[in-house]
Amino acid sequence: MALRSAGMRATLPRRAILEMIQEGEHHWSAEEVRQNLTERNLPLPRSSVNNVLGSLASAGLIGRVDTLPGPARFEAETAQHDHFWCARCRSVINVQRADVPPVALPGSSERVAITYVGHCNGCPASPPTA
Amino acid sequence: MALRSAGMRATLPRRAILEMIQEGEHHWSAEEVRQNLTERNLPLPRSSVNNVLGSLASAGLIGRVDTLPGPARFEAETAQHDHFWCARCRSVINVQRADVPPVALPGSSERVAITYVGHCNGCPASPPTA
DNA sequence: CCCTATATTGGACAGTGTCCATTGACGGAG
DNA sequence: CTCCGTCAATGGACACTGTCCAATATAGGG
Repeated sequence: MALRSAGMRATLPRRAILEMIQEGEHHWSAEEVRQNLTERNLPLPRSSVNNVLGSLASAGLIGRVDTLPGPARFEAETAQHDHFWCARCRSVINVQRADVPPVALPGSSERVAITYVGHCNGCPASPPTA
Repeated sequence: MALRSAGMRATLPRRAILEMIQEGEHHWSAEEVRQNLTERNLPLPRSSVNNVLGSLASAGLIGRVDTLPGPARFEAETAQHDHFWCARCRSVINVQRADVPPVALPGSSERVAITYVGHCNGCPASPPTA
């Protein structure tokens, strides 16, 4: 079990949330996770969801994305990659990591996040006019 | 006057906030702007500050940064550039735009934001232990 | 100097995240 | 299998950010 290997107790909230996130490629907000759990008959308080998501992310079992507009999102992919954010439907899609040439930085960089903002192919080109 | 050139009424809140932001290279959160204005004897409600900041950013008179952890920040620089974010002191520093090779995207990209996360030179290397 | 379109105001509200004391349960020891 | 210490979940309160709205004020053209 991944949780135990990471030195964490395999509690029900942790197992359920980890499994849910690892099920696909969706980028979950905490609230989405909570709503989905509720539909699966496992209602949890917001504090528990946030707590678990933070623990899983800190342990490296899931990825956290906090370089987008809006609330933090959590995903299955933990390897280095970048994100496309649709300004229309607010969905997040993983994209291949671009090779960034080094630039002068005012400190030590621990990670680099590239965010592409635009409109995804599923969304019309212009904002909703109606 | 920049405001009039942009087709906007030159109201006191707008002039004061625009001047304050253009004074330096700081990346202001809305709350920082409000507090600073209060110290200058121009207290404004939060809604007004947010309103003005949004208008100035939409008009292209200031830059908005919403690809960082935490609240949106506003800056004088409107040309294309990137940001270094210190995870310790949460300060934001502009860095030169890196040349990003094109990658396959799931939609049309309107802008690209690169965020370097680390510790700035002014901060000790490790998090505060005391 | 008026008048009107536009902006500000201030209050309420929703969403997100954090903190804390209390309760509960995981899982090792026996 | 049972017990129990330790760690995690709980749920309530709270702070912060951002948005919305009706009412008021003002910029600036005529």
